[in-house]
Amino acid sequence: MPELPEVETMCRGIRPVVGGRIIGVRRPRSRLQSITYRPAFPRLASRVKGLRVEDVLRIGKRVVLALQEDWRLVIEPRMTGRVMLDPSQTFSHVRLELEIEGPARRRHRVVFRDVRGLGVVSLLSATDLSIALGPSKLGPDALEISCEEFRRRLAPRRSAVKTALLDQKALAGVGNIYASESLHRAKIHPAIPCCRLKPLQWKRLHAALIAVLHRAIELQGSTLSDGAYATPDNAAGRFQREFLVYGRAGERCLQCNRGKIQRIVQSQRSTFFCPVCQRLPRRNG
DNA sequence: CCCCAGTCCTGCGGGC
DNA sequence: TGCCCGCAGGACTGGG
Repeated sequence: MPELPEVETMCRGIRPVVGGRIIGVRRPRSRLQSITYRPAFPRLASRVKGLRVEDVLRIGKRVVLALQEDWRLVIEPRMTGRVMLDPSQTFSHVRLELEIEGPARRRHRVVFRDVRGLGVVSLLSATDLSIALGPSKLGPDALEISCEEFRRRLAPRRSAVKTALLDQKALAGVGNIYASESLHRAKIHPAIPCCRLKPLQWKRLHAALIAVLHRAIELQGSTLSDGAYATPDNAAGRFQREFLVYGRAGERCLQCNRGKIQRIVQSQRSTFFCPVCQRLPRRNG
């Protein structure tokens, strides 16, 4: 669920630790089965201890701490993970805590919380990271990709355009919410095969996707009813207020005021769209 | 290579 | 009131 805008917001939230040094690594006691750590937690913890945090980066939907000596600590929130700084309250399901000492002895605590435990924390060398998340594994960032590249990567495919948008190898950062929302804004039916879309539609989709992502970052992401995601201030994100289709099945379309929002399942995931705004063209029409 | 179904995991809400 | 089941969908794996 954390997609590009939510992960970007998390990264910005923990940026104050840049320049600090990791002085403690903990995995709070939990009766729950833990998440995946690579390497296993004790080794990961002893390796990062003492290292300085040189940068905080977002790679697709992952938070990356660039550490001294070319180490990269990669946190994948997947469905319900959240990376946050100095939580004022205590949270359940905390999977990792980094104690970081900054300049002037200022201390910070970076916490990775993950209710469902689908998240992964891995420690890699910069070289291994560039292989693990290299061009053959991960496409260009959705905020950076040009319209030409976007079309070149997606247009030859036979799969439904909604499904293709979720393929991180084609394009990094888009998940279920922003795929539905951007298709609606571009007035493209989610089930149309990529190879049937016209150049003008690719242009509209590219523009809609980038506009939606920028707006969602501006509003610090989307908080759903599960409340798993929150902003660095522990408030709800605000982009869900601007959802036009996601989670609105059965409601009247806010765009055309005529269509009734439909929910369909594509590749085992919910897709929402307006059948009036997003028409399915007739075959051989 | 492309595409899809199955898998992991927990909390929540609907049905009975 | 309480139990059970299905659903939510990130990324990965394996098979056609």
